[in-house]
Amino acid sequence: MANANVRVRFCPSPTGNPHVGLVRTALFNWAFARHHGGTMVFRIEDTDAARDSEESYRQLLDSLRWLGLDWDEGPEVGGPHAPYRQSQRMDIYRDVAQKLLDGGYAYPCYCTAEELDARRELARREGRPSGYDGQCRTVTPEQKAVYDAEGRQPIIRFRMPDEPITFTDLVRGELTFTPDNVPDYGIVRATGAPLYTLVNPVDDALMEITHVLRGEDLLSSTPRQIALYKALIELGIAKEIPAFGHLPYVMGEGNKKLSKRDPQSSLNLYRERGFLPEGLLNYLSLLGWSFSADQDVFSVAELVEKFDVEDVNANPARFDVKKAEAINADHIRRLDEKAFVEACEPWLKAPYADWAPEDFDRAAWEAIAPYAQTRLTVLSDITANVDFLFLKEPAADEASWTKAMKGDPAALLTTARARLEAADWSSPDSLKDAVLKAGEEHGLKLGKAQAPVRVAVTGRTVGLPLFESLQILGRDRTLARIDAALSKLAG
RNA sequence: GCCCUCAUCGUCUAGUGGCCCAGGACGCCGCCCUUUCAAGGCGGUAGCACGGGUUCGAAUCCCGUUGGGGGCACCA
Repeated sequence: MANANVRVRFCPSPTGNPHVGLVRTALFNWAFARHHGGTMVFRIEDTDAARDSEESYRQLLDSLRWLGLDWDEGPEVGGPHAPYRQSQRMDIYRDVAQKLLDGGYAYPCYCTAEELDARRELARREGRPSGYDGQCRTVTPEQKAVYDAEGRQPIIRFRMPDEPITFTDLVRGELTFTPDNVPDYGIVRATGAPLYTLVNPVDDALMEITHVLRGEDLLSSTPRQIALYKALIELGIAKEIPAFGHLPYVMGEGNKKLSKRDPQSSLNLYRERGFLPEGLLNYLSLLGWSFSADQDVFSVAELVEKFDVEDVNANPARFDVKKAEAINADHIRRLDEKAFVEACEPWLKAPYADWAPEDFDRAAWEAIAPYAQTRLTVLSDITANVDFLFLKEPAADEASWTKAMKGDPAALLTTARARLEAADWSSPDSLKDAVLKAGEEHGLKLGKAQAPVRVAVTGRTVGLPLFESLQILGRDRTLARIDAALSKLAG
């Protein structure tokens, strides 16, 4: 059932490099919005000046754009609730905090970090919940005078209602939290700077978010947000409480939540290796969701058509690089010829080994590309497949050389060279025939006979179909490389 | 310690009481095709964590156990 009123948001804080878990969250929000014809809001939660960076902010935008996860409201596109960077919305939070204070929904808390720690420790030892104990809920004027005289700067703490909070999570069903376990919590620092706990629900309310889809780490803070939301509604700031859906974790090696420190979590890594956005997105969507019972390769358009949060399952999923690669390889094969040619070009034009970008030969590349397409897992694999066309000398792979140059390779190569020289270079069949006949003369089947030729010309024992490769390389260069191999064998 | 949450092949999953002595995919193994390597085709390997219920019947519902993950901040 489409619901065009859907408004979701993706609201990362700009710290560190974007990682795949973050992308999965963005993807599910985006797919949900697009599926319903709703609105995708992109908001930057940069309220922690100590950790946020402009570099990280830039990367976030760049990454989403590369992936094709576009937003309807947010940085650089604007929207009715601008600005979309929280660092530019401080006045709003200050104002809301004051209203919360005035309405009795929040109170100044004078407890120091040391006092809090001591009481938390005591509660824990006595087997009680270790959250804030509510001491500053009532502070007499006399006490306040004492605190002020001591120079204490209070934080602002939200007062949780003394009743259980129940909500229906979109992926987990009905959940209830008892008041004992949801303590009053800080919303503004002693410095006056607002905390995530305030800023996130306030912006969701102001931006009229209808569905909050986020990581499961935020599950236990949901009752606090709902309580705050209720206060915001009473103050006329919020309209209604959004629906919540908590997405399962993306785990790394050893069953640990994938962290930004984990090298295999880095989005940039996959991008640099040559994952296609569609391939990565396809794989990521499979973490906690499935397209159908018997198909797991699909386009982004198909994903959008089919995706809904209610089908997301609740158990954490391991990120499996092998499967991600397999899905990506499928997407590479699905590219039409032109798209494949273009997708690979960045890797071919970049400096690689000892070949400079100007060696790139577009005609040769277009001719060879079709033979390479079924052989790539990631786009960066392309260089090793076609570098023989663009390097002055074929790659020197010693292992390949020793493996292929068995028996009497010089004799075989000499015969093959003569036959190739006389062959008709307008068709690969004629070249194949030349090597086949050369092999026969030396009692070798084609499989054995082609190996020395392949290594002489491409440098490697494994590669694209040989005779097509030779044809594209050209007669003169092919013969020159065989000559070079012959003199290496002689020397 | 307290609270929350999760539990199907090694991994990702399908499965919402009989269609399941559990289906697909990745991986792995074998075969076919074949100029190498891929791709493709065919076949194989491997799983409902455990214990109690409920029911004519349970992977599916309930309880417990065990195990995994998370939260309990003046981080987000």
